[in-house]
Amino acid sequence: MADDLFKALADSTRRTILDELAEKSGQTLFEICSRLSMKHQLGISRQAVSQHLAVLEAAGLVETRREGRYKFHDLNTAPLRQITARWLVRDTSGPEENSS
Amino acid sequence: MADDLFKALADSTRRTILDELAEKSGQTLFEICSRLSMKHQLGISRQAVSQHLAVLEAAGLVETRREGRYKFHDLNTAPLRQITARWLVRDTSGPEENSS
DNA sequence: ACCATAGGCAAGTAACCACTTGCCTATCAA
DNA sequence: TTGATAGGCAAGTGGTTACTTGCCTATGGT
Repeated sequence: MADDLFKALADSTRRTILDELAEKSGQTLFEICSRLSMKHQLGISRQAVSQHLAVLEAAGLVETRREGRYKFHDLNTAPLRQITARWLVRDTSGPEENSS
Repeated sequence: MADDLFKALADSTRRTILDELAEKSGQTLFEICSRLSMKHQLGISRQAVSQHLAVLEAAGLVETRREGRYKFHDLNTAPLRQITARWLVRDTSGPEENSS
């Protein structure tokens, strides 16, 4: 469902998680937690991050694999392509006029 | 701010409005209202659509021009490009921490 | 002037969402 | 086994958001 995708992207913390997974794939929950607090000064609990990851996984943006007691998270950018495919049907080869 | 863009896209009614503006640009508020109820069976008030359009305009996805008592709405897809540009990068330069 | 049309502003409400708190299960090392 | 680590489940709460309701302004036709 497209609704899950857009709702998943609507939160800034989730977008930062995607940034981190884009920079280093296969991170665990605790690794993501520490990166969010270290690099981004986000005071956020482990459960909050876990819930964010569940939302991202439901949207298809994050895929997980279990190994022992570790759960690794990988970024999947495939769902992002349908965003531009919806309204950017007229594929522009150059920049458009920007009447701002 | 990028937050406005993602939050604007998070609502399905607003995405449908973008679909309608992509199909026919320069629609008025009432024209959008009637299309939403006719084509999409959305029982929604005029004020609700007006508020949605304000959100879309704040996100830069819709631009408006006034002529007399009419206000025409046009789709601007330019902000959409930065969405995929954020995570669909090929190189491994890594994203900077942007607290959007 | 009249009145219908096109749109705007503001307060109130109900639902949703992000986050916390507390407790639970599973895996691995000593 | 015990204890520490990695993660999950569920109820509760505060803030946000979509929508309504009511009233207002402005433009255009007659």
